[in-house]
Amino acid sequence: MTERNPVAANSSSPDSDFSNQQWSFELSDYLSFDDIDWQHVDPTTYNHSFVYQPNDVAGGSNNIEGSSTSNHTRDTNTTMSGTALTQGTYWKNEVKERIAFKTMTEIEILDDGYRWRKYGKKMVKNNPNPRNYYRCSVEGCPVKKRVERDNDDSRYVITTYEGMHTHPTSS
DNA sequence: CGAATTTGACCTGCGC
DNA sequence: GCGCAGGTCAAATTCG
Repeated sequence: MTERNPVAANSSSPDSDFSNQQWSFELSDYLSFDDIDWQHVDPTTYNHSFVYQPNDVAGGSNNIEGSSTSNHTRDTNTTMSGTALTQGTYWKNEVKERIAFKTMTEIEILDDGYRWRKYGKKMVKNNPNPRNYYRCSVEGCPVKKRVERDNDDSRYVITTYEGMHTHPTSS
């Protein structure tokens, strides 16, 4: 018998609390960073360039565009190369970070220093390309990664990080 | 042999 | 209430 009981639908695992969140992110909301060098990017050093609050968006027009457009000017003067990225913070019951960006690359498996384990693949209706779901191989790390190709530009890869690593790079 | 990947099925949430 | 879409899990398979 498996440890997990399918009958425990009402009990569910504590992870369900996190799945309670819902995002209205659209491809248009994603920022395009085709200049980012993933080999130099560290997810743990992301700057707060962009904060996304669904509650605020539902209240009126989304001011994301205004914020993102203004911050679109990357600081090449930064100490680190390509460290200024987008960060989305969502708090409903708990605080959770979500980062999404578009990268122009032919490969979807970008080496960011962490080890990812693919746990699912899904074909989204909006995209002719499948969406891959990755999870940090390190136990205790709630970080999840979603990789899909842009439906508008198949040459672009949209990567969405969810959560923050509670451990240093495995590399 | 062990770890990672693959694919299909199942479950949940939302919209109509 | 039903259907659709998205997300996750689990068993089997493959690769190192």
